[in-house]
Amino acid sequence: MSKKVYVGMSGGVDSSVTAALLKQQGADVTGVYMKNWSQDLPGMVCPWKDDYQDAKRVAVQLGIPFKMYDFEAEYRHKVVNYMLEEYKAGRTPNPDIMCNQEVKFKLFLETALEDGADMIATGHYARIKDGRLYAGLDPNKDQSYFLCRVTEDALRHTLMPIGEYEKPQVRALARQFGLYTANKKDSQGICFVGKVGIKDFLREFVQDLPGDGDIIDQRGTVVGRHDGALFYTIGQRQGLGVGGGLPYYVVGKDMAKNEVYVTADLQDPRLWHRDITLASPHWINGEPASGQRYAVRTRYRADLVPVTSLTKNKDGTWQVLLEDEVRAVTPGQSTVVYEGEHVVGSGIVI
RNA sequence: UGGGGGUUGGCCAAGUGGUAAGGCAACGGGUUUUGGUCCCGUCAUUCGGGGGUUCGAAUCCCUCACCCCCAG
Repeated sequence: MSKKVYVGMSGGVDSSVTAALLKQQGADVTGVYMKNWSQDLPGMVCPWKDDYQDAKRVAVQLGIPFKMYDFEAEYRHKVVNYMLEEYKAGRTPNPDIMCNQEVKFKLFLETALEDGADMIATGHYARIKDGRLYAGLDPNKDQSYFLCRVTEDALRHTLMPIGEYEKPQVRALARQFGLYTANKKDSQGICFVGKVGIKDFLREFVQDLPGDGDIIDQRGTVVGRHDGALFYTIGQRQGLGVGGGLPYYVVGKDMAKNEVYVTADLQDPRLWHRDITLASPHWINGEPASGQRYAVRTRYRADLVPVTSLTKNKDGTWQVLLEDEVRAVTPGQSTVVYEGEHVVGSGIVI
């Protein structure tokens, strides 16, 4: 008897091909659309109905059962609220990592298993072997960064067939299978919420937004005004509205004073870090061992940077010392530890 | 109201007689399942106002306005 696999189908190409490949391999596939968000936002109509329709169409094409799980309440609670609290605290959260941790590889997995599934599958560009997570084969699309907080147990119940392919191959497969979504544009933005400006999103949901404040440069001069410190993130260049000479990059902010600090000097030490403290560590298959050669990624799609040392502090946080300085390490973002292509785990930058 | 310097697009800034560089910002697009970064494109018929010289001026002259510095 073949395995029952529940595939998370978002209505995009990647998850469509995931379902098709598994079906082709002889699995007993069921498609599931997770409804995590349905609210329209300023300047954006929520695309969930279209996405649902697309996923459903593909399921019909493949001749597989299709259902919908409604996780809106949990998504709002676990992902959106977390995100809002982080922004209010002056940090820059990564909602998609939280979504994977709490929704896709926890809630969805548990619900599917209770529903009779043996495994789940998703359209992520990453690979799983023996409960270990590896980068996707296509370095350009690798999404292992976002999966850094899933558990080994979840990995042992998950398939990610797309991770073995490169994006153009996936597109080609979609056409070969004749999938309805073969030429659908890749999605962007906060997963499920859609393409909405972060400012618009925060304005909609954060109460008591601060007012305008000063933008202060490396010499302590007020060079401009901003409309709320929480809207800005470290390393940011666009959106400051301050011209004259060289571009400015955000190097820090003071939430209490509602001030944003910038520099026009690319050598400004506040823009570079080689010593990072990580809170909330999560090691997928156990803590890092000493003597291993690790590398770290401090943002999605950032270059891997070799690690000099990775040690546990007394208070449970971890200390990462890098071989090279990295630009714009940002509190709230995850630093993901790799051993070659293997994802060891991650922590959140303090 | 003695002298000197200055006024070029939102900002910085080239250009001193031949018909407005460049950078920043902004806007548009691309890349991107966070936020950013990054890449590409667009952006002064016009050079503080007025007048004059010249085939032709942002560039020379006159004048008015404002700013800065030194004298006080």
